Amino acid sequence: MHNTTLKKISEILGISISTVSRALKHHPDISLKTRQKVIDLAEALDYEPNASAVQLRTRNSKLLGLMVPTISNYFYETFIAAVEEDARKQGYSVMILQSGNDPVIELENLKLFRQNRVSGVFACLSLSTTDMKGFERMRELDIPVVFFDNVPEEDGLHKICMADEKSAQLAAELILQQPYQSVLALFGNPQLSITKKREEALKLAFQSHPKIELLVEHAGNSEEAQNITHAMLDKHQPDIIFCMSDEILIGVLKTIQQRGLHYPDNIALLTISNGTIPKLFHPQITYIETSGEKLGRLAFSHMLNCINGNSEAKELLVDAVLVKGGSV
Amino acid sequence: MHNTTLKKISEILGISISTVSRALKHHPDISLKTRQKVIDLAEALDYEPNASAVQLRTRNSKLLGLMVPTISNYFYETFIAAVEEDARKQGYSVMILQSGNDPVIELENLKLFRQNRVSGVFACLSLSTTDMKGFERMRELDIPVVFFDNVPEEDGLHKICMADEKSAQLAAELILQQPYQSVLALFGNPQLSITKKREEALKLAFQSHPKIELLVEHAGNSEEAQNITHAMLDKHQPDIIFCMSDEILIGVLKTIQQRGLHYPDNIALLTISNGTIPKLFHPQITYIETSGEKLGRLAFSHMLNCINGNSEAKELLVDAVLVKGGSV
DNA sequence: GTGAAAGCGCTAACAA
DNA sequence: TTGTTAGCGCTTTCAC
Repeated sequence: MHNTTLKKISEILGISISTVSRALKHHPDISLKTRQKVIDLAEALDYEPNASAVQLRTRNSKLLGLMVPTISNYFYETFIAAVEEDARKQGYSVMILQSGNDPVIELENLKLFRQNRVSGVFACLSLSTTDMKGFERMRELDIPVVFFDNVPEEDGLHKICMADEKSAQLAAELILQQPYQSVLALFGNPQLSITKKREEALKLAFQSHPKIELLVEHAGNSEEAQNITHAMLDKHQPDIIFCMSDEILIGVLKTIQQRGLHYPDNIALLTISNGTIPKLFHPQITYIETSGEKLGRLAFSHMLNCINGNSEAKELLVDAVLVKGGSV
Repeated sequence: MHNTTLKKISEILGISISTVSRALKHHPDISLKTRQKVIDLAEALDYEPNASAVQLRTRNSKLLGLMVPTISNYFYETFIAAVEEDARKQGYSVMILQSGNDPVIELENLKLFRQNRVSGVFACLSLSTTDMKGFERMRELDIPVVFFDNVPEEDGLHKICMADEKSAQLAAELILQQPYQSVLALFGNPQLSITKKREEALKLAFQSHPKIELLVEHAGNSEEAQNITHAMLDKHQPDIIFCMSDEILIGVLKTIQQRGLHYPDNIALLTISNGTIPKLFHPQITYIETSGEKLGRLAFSHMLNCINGNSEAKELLVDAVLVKGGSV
């Protein structure tokens, strides 16, 4: 049991609780002598302030909420790692919750954040979120919410995204520079905001090149991507496959390997990715970077601004960068 | 601001705070009428109990600490995901902190756990931890600590590990079944408890087969593994490479691909892994499974026992399973 | 079946 | 420079 409290220290030293409290915070009012006595004794008794008591009294929790569909994901894990690291440096802790893409759990998690009186929330919407009540309640309570990755469509919210349109444009440019005649573009779940943005931008870029065949498909996970790729390769001869994400890429790679195909000779490959998977292969797969880490750092610094009231709601973008490999 | 409190509800209803408190917990003393009135009003006013106040009063935090070197890791992310999921189902939240393999941060993190009065801690030691004071303090405070992955050597602690010895034995068995004459075994940082256990067990298994050449090397990360593999392949002709972990495997795979080698024809491959990386390749790489998820679930259920005082300190093992691929 | 009161550990306004 | 006091929101014992 934690049994060293301000009261105990004050009793031993024969001074008041408030003096002890002040001394421990290096309040200038307190004489050096007293201060030192208090600090020494606190040290000796392993005093450790009760965070709940402090938070109850000050209404300032130094706790941030972070919700993702799942922690176990190439992208989210780097996002979380970055946020946690920056938060720690600023004296914040992070309460990380998974929604499992279940709107009911999402709602419960938001409630948990509220009950813990978090100072702010980072949230990636679950796939099937339609009811935004949980988030609206956050707004009522003046708890800033910074959305990332899969974000709501409404304006007037804090959103941190990668430059989805630009990344798709970059991909299109790279493809159009080459003499490819047929392009297979594989996207993720069409409900996701990132899917919509990337898909629209890619299609737009190809509109002025009607001679090039653009085959667009959607896959909810790696396995689906794998199957769809097989099916498409049975019917078509795309020169290049564009993957919207690592998850898609994984499925595509399996199919390619299963069929004994080699990139870039038999077919070219281009993806949007965190970088982990593309670098596992040789030649390295060319990708447009989505850095969970950069996104996380930006999200955290924006959160800090929100908490300090210095930020109107806006969408911030992490720039898209092409990382050349040997697959195009 | 959260402004609905028990007090407010009690004032509106003209009853006492304690009655409100009881009604909200479905205390049998309270009449159905009163109870319903209270519950309805609480609902209408979006009452959400202040977790800090509850914890301050009850000294029961429903909060668990979890510390890893980094969240962004194939193994830890699955461990964390499993713990978080099970914890949520039992009404616990998890405070996840990264040590970055820095003993100083590790100590600070433990302090943070204490200040937040967590009910228990899951900890994977940082690489260079020598000072166990932070953990001893946990013991003094009766806060159970469940170690996992990289665990201390001392007895009398709660440890959740995979069956490291057995996994190395399984690997050795599989290798010895084949006509391999030379084996390159790559291990991680020799300070890690898992490295020591796996290495010793593997060496032991080969002692009775002195004719087989066993080359043992250590690499601190993927890049080192990549370089070492190059160097070893320059000098030797191993028939098979055994990798202690995904991190090592990644480096080895790069070298193999760079050299245009193919498994299992030119060289065989065997690894201990979570499964993610081995399944990315075709043929799939044969591996002995370390399931972060299984470890996490076991760790959590053991933690629950510890919290309820039903558990003496012991080391629990997750069994090693061979997952056959096409690389041996 | 309900209320009064004490107190968890801390901070901060006000007094001295 | 230090102490007194009130109170954050909640639970729980004891009394009625």
